[in-house]
Amino acid sequence: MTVMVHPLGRTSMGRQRIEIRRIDNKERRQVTFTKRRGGLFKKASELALLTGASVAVVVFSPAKHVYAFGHPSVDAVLRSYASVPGEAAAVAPVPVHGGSGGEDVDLLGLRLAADDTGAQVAAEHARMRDVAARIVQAKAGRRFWWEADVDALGEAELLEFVTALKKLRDNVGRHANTLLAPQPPPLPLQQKQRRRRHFDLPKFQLWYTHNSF
Amino acid sequence: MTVMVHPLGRTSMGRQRIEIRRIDNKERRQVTFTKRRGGLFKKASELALLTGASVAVVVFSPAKHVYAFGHPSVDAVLRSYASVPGEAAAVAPVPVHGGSGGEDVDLLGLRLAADDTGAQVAAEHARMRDVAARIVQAKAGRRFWWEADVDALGEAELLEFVTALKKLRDNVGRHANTLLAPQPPPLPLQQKQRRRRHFDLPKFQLWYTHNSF
DNA sequence: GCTTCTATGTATAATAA
DNA sequence: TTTATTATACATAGAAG
Repeated sequence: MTVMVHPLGRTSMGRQRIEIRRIDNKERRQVTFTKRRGGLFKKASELALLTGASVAVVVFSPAKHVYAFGHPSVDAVLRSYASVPGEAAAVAPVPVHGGSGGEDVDLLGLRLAADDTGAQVAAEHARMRDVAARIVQAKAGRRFWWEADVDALGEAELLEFVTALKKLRDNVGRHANTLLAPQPPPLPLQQKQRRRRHFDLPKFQLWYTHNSF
Repeated sequence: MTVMVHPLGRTSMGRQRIEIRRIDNKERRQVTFTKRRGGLFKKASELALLTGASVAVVVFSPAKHVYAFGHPSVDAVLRSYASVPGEAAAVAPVPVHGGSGGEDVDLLGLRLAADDTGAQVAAEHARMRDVAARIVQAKAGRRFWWEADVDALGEAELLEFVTALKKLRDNVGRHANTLLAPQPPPLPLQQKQRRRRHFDLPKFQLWYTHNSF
């Protein structure tokens, strides 16, 4: 293992030049990821602010955590992107984990808190779970969910799926705060608010989100 | 207009500190956009290479051109993102311009070259144009196309739309090279290949794309 | 997994092409 | 719209919490 030697009378060798290739050391890789992710989001933010451009950045960490930044919002930019000729676009493949039988419900890949609401919601969940199961079954190995629809779903099921998606979206909108289970690590957003590297979030409706799954 | 004054004997004042807010001057804004977009993509590339993270960056220029970068690919990352709990995901809203009546066909926002193929394709285009018209009509003012489906489309039309989407996607896959009308400006991809700031495209399957629409 | 501290590598503002 | 130059602002490697 290489050890840095300080020039006489110095406490640090300062930034060293590195090759742009995978960092072998796991700890170093993680630290670099954190630092550079922050830098990337800051750059994205500045680009949007300075030039009025729309920007979306999505990053999956080595540990598979998701970090995203967008202006005016991640979804707005990605929706626009999806409509660009030639860009097949990102459509939810909806991976469903094996049922755990715990308190929470996994529907279409969305983790719903069990402490949700009333009987109506519970019923809706059950119905959606059924639809989801069929959808997932139908789209095994396919890239776009509409392939599953056409190939394996009847018209009725298709309609049901679309309805489910809509309800799901509404649900997410209503309960966004409680549903987005921000487990470990602590929300970066909160950290940003009390630190130097903020992205002028409130003023320009920039977004910086984080989720683990 | 402010003018920079060189220190005696100097040819440049070097980089000046600027405030991170919209640049008023149009030319300066454009120049800054170009430079910082390159910088952003480079940072994204380095992050992916150094840490093994998956990264997707989508940028719309002030002139509404699309620039995207992704590792291992933009779509792969966005698909993953779409499946993250809480992320409503990006689904094509499919904006359709006013029909021009020219040689080319606008279907679901995709510009299809008229020199396409045989009668079968032409028929398909006609069918899809019909479907597209109804879809567009149905989704006016809505954010997600499935809202249109549920609210204004019958089951038959819904199925038709899904089928149309599938055919459309296949079409794009087959004729990608001829369909993606790369009008002005010249494809940056080609420029990158003969310039300094490349992103090690071949070796690691990084992608850098550009489209106007 | 994030942060702090140095010292130094890099991105980029201004300008002109 | 993109690039070249120059001098400077900023990002970040390394080491250690």
